[in-house]
Amino acid sequence: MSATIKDIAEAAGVSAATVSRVLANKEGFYSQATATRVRKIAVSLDYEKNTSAVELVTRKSRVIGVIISATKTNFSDKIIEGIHAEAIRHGLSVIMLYAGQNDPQLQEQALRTLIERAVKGILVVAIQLADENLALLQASQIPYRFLSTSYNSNKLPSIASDDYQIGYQATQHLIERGHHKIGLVAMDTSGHIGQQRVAGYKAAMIQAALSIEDDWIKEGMYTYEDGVRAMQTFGRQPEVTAIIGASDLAAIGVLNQAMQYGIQVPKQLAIISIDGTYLARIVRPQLTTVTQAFYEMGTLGTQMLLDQTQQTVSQFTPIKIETRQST
Amino acid sequence: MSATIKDIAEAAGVSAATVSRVLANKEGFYSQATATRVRKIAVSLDYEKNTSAVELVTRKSRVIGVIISATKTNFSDKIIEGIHAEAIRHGLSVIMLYAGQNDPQLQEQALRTLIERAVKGILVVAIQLADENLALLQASQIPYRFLSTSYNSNKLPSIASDDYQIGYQATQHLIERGHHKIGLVAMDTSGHIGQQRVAGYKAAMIQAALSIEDDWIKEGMYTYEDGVRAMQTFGRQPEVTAIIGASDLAAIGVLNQAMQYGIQVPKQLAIISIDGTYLARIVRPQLTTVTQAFYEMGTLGTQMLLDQTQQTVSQFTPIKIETRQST
DNA sequence: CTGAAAGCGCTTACAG
DNA sequence: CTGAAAGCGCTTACAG
Repeated sequence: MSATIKDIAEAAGVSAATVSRVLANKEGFYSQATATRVRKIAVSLDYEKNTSAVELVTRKSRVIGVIISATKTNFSDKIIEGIHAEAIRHGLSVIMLYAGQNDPQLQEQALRTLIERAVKGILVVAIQLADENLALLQASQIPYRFLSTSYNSNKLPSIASDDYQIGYQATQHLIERGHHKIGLVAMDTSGHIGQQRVAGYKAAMIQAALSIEDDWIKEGMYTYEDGVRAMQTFGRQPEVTAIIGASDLAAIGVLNQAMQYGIQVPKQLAIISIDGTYLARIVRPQLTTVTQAFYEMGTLGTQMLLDQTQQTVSQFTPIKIETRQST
Repeated sequence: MSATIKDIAEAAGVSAATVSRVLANKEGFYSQATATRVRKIAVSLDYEKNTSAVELVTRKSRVIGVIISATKTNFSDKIIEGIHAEAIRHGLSVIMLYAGQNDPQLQEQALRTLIERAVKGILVVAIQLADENLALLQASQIPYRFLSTSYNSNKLPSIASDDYQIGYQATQHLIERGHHKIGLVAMDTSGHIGQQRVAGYKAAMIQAALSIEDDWIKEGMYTYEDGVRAMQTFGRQPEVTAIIGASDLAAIGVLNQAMQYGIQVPKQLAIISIDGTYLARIVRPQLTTVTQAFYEMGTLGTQMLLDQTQQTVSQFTPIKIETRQST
């Protein structure tokens, strides 16, 4: 249908090889005159390079693959933005596939698609891979990296926040403001992230010689509803005077339910949330947050994926406390 | 590096053609025995099909391309979710490219990447293409469709809401609640969407024999900040008693600034917003919205892209008013 | 049921 | 500076 290199060659009276070289801007292989002629004809023929053919013959692709969770956390947007920005800088395309948070079969399907495509690298965003899929990924020889997911073992290359520090600093912030009874809400403690944050929380409490009640910690999956439910469990007369929300949305759930109960924030209940997306700024009172550097996770992750020498190194992106109206 | 069809053929003692047929599940071309043997060897060799080669020879790809705005509106998430869901149903991959809202060069780059890849179809989400890029897209012969963008001419295939109706119904809702002075905030009237909504707004006002002041309409680009600024212009003693926000975020901007002024919502000022994403439900008071069917835009758009007979038809997805606490 | 052969559109040593 | 030729990994009429 569309024009090929051969059509151009014919029209220009040169070989396909020369056309290929001109179009790929290989230096020193042709005269200025040929180049101009070839380029002009290419344009006039509406020529578009066939990427499949190029990838087949060069055996490498200009694509990086991203696997993200279908039940998207609202922070993944920023990570993806970062990935795209960095990809564009390198002239790469991004192919994105959704996979369920805990659906090994969907994960496998997504992985295979990327492997068949022989992508340049694979970024796994906020998803914990099933063991067999991790093995599949590793067997593929394709460079990969986890973003915003850390594993128990540090052997897997990742870019994420230091979740222990997140838990610790959030708690510390509250303790400094005089709170002794601090709740922790909507964290999934079956995963490494949740465990680390709880560990950080406990460390800060113990260091301040504060005791911890088991039911100050309400588990969840980081959702808005988990926040609401947790606050309902605390009730109208919560024992705690401050709460750490596992995500901005969870914290907003806590906030709304607290307001529903007529509890004043921050006067009667302080709230700090983890993530620091724009949501924290559009609610009232605005939420104090432990802000993560999501955009940087995306850019840095992409860079390190492309850098052969860095392939196995894991790294933390910085976090910071942003004090607003809720503490 | 990795195993090819030839390696399998050799190991199985059959031809590459047979392997190809088995692996593609072509019926009636081989004995059950051969098939099982070939499949087993394929697995043991960690065989992964080379998509480039397949696409090159079959001259069609299993990929659909999506171009979205880099300055993402928060509703595009839902559209993209819909696209992915439908793509997975059809065994297709999705390649996503960001392009600036008004950067013709980035648009062209994104388009060319997709065209070179000979994708099966192109979905343009919430972006207005520059004329020359539209021409490029059309010349490519690749099926395409605009999502959540309607053009002046109805000649371009799109899936979107009826923006005239959005403007009309939002206004109508307010009028029914006794409002006579109604503001319209953060709409970009340089685009078709904004123009249609304003037209719907005016029609409803005129039909109710209400007059319209020019400065009840505050332009903007649908952002949170536009909402805040608009409310600042209305001031502490706004002439209007109700405001239509061009997006959920814009409406939240209005809401927050109004609360800042000590204006009570909805008692002193009613607010209705357009979009109806989850944001409307997590703020207090919850926002009444004209809710758009974004997820359906994604699924329907993808379906129609794949359906040859429907390629030129444009369609509206339904809208509905969801009454909450702000009106 | 199976295979030999041609070909998809491109790149790149190799030889001039 | 330029071209002929081989080859990337697969699919698919065609002939048996």
